[in-house]
Amino acid sequence: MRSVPGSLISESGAEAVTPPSFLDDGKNTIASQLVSQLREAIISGQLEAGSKINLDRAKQSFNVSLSPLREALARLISDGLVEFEDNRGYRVSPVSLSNLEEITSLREEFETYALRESMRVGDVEWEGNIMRALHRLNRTERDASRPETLEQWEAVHREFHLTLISGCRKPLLLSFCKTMLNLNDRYRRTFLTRTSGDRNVSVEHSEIAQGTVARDMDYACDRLREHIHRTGTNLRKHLAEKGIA
Amino acid sequence: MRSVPGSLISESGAEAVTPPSFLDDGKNTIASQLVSQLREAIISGQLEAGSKINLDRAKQSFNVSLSPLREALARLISDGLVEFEDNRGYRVSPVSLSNLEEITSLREEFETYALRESMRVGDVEWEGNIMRALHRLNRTERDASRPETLEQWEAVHREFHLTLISGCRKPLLLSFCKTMLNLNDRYRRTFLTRTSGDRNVSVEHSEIAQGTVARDMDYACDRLREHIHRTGTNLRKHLAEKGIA
DNA sequence: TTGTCTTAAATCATCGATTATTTGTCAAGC
DNA sequence: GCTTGACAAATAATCGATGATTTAAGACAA
Repeated sequence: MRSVPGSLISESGAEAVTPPSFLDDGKNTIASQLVSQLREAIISGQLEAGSKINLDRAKQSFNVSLSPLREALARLISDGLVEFEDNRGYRVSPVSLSNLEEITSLREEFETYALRESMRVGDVEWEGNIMRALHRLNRTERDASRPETLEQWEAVHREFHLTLISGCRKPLLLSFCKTMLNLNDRYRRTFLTRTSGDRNVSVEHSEIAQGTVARDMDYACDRLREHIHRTGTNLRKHLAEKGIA
Repeated sequence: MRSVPGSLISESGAEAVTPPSFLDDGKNTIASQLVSQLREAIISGQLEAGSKINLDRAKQSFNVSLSPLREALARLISDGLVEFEDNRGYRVSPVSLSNLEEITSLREEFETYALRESMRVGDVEWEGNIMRALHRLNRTERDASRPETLEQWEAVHREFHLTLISGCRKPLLLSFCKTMLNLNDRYRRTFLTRTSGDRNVSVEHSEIAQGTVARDMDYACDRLREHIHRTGTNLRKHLAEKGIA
């Protein structure tokens, strides 16, 4: 096993509980592991938005050679997390107000559409998954003073939103939503280090979940849209504070 | 310059008019050229849907070494044209009825949304681009007996649909639409070798364009949605004929 | 025949070294 | 002082070879 640089890789990530070695998670190759590591490093903000990715340095940081590194970066383009230019190499996708606004808009459109579809064709197992995800989210504390709880919360929060729309039977749509959620989470994890107390987000989540399993399409979609919109507005303020256009 | 295999690469693609050598098209590296070549090979059906991509053979076909080939394939994952599995390599994304149906649905949603946004914020130049694209499309003949005209038509048709929504100022949305259009075109180029005479597609395009520049949102979006839906229905029939589930 | 184990071949993944391109520096000329 | 061009350093891109894994084939026993 390669050694990983402590400064770049968090061992305590939410999904990073050491997997039972008999379970094959399908991440056998260096390139695939790098995809996960780089993705986490970018979303968490460890790799600064807009910064150039120096291949030699990254190679050394991750103790890998060029081939898997380049391949991993190429795959991350699909996630919208890195950009590439011929002979100029890779860079972390920059953040901007307009980018955040687009992400918010698209989340509103895509996720409400996916939610509606899920309510149309989702089965009982899907409903159960939602209730479980909601429960886990409610039981996960978000304490700004302890970073590891923030990471944990991000993970279950992400899982909740994905579970909501996981019944829609549209794999391409789901992958788009996942991408948008990734990009959105980067903004939250980068700019929303402390919890904002003016919202009862937990209630919002419950309303969305309840409306969804009740198959009340308009109610659930409205609540979801509001929820996404509020998050966007909230983040926008924090971007403005840090002077990001 | 590397030699390219005639059997796999079409020199006469619509956008492939030999570029003036002083103009830098940003496709300087082997990897980037491979992306274009492979994309075209897949969309055109030269690389069979679902088939495994043998790296050794591909390497020889394209006269390249492994590194740029792997990198190009990794980038193509974002386009939904290629799938990957650790230690099992790359394969051309398979086609299926459900995949086609999802693509059609998503095109309806995404493109009408993008069209509405474009009508909301698009400028005069955008309007002009639409009229030009429409004109070029109308002037391009689609003769089933001459394959090169089919390719030419595909190119201007694609250009028309992208121009329609190019005014929306949402780059992420545009890239998703591009991806869906790619996937859709693969179905048409693979399964719709002869023109179906029962539709006057040209009129449909004109209606969409006219409604758009008139900023008649509901009319334009309805026409576009119908257009996409009909295309989907049409393709579905052809898939059924060939016994594809 | 069927199933399973072993081994060989094919194929994928990775590495270290080499080549090509870009970027930075500095001096000559205007 | 400013531009231009040559050179050097840094960085990206590619290659050929090696290592790891999967797949295919054959031998053998139930």
